[in-house]
Amino acid sequence: MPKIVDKKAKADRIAEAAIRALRKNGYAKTRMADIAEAAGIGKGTLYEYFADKPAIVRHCFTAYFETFARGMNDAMESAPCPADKLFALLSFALAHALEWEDHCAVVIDQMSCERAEEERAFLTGVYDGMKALIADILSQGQEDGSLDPGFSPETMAALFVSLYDGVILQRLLQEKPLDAAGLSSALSRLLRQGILAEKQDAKQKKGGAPC
Amino acid sequence: MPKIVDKKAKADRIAEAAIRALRKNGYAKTRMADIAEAAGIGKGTLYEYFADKPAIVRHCFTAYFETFARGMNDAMESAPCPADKLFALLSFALAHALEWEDHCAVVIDQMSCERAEEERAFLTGVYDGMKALIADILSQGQEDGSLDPGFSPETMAALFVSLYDGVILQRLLQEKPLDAAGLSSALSRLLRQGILAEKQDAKQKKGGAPC
Amino acid sequence: MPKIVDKKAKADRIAEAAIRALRKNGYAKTRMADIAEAAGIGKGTLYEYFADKPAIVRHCFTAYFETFARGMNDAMESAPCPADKLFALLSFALAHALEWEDHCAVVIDQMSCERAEEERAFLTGVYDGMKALIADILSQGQEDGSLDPGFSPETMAALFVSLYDGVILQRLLQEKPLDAAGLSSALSRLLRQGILAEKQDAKQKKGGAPC
Amino acid sequence: MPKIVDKKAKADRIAEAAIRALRKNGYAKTRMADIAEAAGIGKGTLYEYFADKPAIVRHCFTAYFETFARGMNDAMESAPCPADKLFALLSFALAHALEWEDHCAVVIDQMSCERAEEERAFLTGVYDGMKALIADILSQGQEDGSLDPGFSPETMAALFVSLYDGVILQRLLQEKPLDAAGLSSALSRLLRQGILAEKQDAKQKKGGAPC
DNA sequence: CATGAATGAGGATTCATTCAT
DNA sequence: TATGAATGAATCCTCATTCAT
Repeated sequence: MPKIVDKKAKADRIAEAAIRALRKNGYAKTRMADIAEAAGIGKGTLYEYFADKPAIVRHCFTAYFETFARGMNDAMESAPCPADKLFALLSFALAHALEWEDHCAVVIDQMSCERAEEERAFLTGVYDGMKALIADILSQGQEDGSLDPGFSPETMAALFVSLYDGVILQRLLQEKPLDAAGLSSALSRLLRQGILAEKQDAKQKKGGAPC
Repeated sequence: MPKIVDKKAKADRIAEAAIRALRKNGYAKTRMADIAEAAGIGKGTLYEYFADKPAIVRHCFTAYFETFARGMNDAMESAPCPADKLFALLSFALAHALEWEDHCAVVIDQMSCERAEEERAFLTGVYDGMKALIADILSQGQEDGSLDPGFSPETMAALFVSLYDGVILQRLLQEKPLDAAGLSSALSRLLRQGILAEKQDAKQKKGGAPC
Repeated sequence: MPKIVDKKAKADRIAEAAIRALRKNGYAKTRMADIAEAAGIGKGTLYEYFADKPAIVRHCFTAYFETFARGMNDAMESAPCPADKLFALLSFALAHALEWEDHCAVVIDQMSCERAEEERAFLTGVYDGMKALIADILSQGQEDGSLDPGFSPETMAALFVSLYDGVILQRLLQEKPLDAAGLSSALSRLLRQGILAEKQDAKQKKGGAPC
Repeated sequence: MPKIVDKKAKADRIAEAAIRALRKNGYAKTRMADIAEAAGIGKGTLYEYFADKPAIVRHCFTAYFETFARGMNDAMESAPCPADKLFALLSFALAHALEWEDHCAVVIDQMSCERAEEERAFLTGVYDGMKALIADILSQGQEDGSLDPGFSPETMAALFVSLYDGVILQRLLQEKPLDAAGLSSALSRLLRQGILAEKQDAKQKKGGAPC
């Protein structure tokens, strides 16, 4: 008999509006009232859906991270050989970060303003997972001979993850958008000519495709 | 005159203490009172040396940026050929970021909490300068044949700057320190085997040094 | 007509649940939502039966006071002589307060939280009535010689009423229940040996009953 | 060099004003802003001296309890025999409660509004101490023959403590002040003729003074 | 009748900044 | 010059109450 509302859907809609407001004015400078107004609801209603400001960002981050995890999985399965897997992963990560740049910006913003150790720990876990995943792929590539055996997989993985983070931070600090495709192809070039064991003359012979 | 020197020195000492406090608890969670206490002075005295909270960070950032600019200059002059210039620049930037990680962390923190457009603009300018400088070097390298002509200097420069930022951000998010030397050499390898026009056979002959 | 009976019955059931919730967490800390939940109904439905929070307590208090008034009447009629009337009244009042301790606790609670002058006035009236009633009985006892003429009936009545209140407050402040029977007999002893004119030798002969 | 303020004295002054405001409008209805205004200071200044509303009441209660404890001690030492000790204690307690009625009212008020278990526990402890003290005196009186051996010291003690509480509560509920001296002497009469073992004829022989 | 989603008035609390000493 | 006591603007969050369904 009472008004029936799809709470999940409405929470999503509110979070969407919140992200816009938070991104525009910054996490600290955006008041709960601003978010409510941006979502077109009353201040009190906001608290029907989210316990507090961090909860809103957490909600957004979940959506962000779900697509990220799914995309990473897809990228992993898309290619049979380590090198292509790596390209696929990095390309996807870069594109995803730029596609979800508002979410990224807000999450980093929040991380600075609140000192939520739980969130930080979760994020650190995600990063560690990424590093481990990439290091693993690099190791495999070194073992099957497709990647140069002369570098430390862990350090190189850290380098890639840092690069991913850096792209996000650059986007956050500067107002002008980054060219995802350009960055991705530049990175690709760096990788293909850098970490592959097979060199130009080899490639010319085999045809260039690593698989 | 000696008074002024004293003032400057005391401001430096206060800023030093401030950085420690700000880094430990975050920009937003650190009160002016905390900073004053960390510096061993009264709350009111703080305002004798700094107009407000942002001013403290600005003071710190100035010191940080001065050493950065000087180091970049030195790096530029240290090597005659573009490729070595690039290596020197990136190595220095990376090492500098990790050495001044507290300052970096605090500046990023503040950027999120305040929405100081002036600061942001200055920082953006610094980044643009860095990008332009690197792109210029890359172009020179492409022209003199020492670098692979197949990439866009601007995009590749953006990639390097992002990487620099990412290292800082990683350091900020995670509590464990990064291995500057390791990262630097990994990057170096990536560069040497990736963006240099000279290939495996050349290296084997010459021994790897581009100049 | 049956509807109205139903409404009354449901209001009683809700009020019963409300008392439990209010007693458990305190008037101020218990939200209307809590009461609705405790009663197993919707928040809106609560307002179909009670205008607001105080109304719920008022409803409970009415039930409480009705049994109190009825019991006091019964006690008054149960004994022919003033002294026995007094014993009967005080015993009943004490037992009633402890039996309805939840209601007492909630009413006092509410009195502190709301500043409802109307309620306070009503309660003051009840107390004044009690005092007058008791003072009257005491006077009668003094006149017919069964009570010691040496005390002021009004002051002694005030003492008894205070005692009644005190038992309630003690019960409210402490979590452990009070021994109603024990208190009552202690009080009885105090009265019989204290305010009765008849002394030890008389008691030894007659056996202690004043009538 | 800075303004020097006797923090303790100022806290006392603020608490004094707070008690007045809290007593007048009730704990729940009195806003921190009201208290600040009553004390003639800014809202923020209030927080320089007290962490929150309960802390203010706690401060007041401490002052109240200190004089209470001291007075109880004095009363204990004032009389050599148990019966007189008891009279002295009860008289003092009654008079003290009425003298500090504002503090009492506010403390009870707060107890209802906040559910501070710590405070409640402390108060319960005080009451238990009072009961034990009185029960002990009663026992001594029973042993040395000056008090009627026919009652339970513990229950009678509980009765007295309840009476004490009741006087406070009556004062709280009603606006008109109670007659402390009258109540005290009524109680005294109740006690002297009630719980003393020696009766009228005995008293006439010995001279009436229990010691 | 019953419901619970929506609301905003209201109050506690924080903290950068001022300024009298 | 150094200080810390004083301040109030600013913001979070709660919850009684309304009302559309």
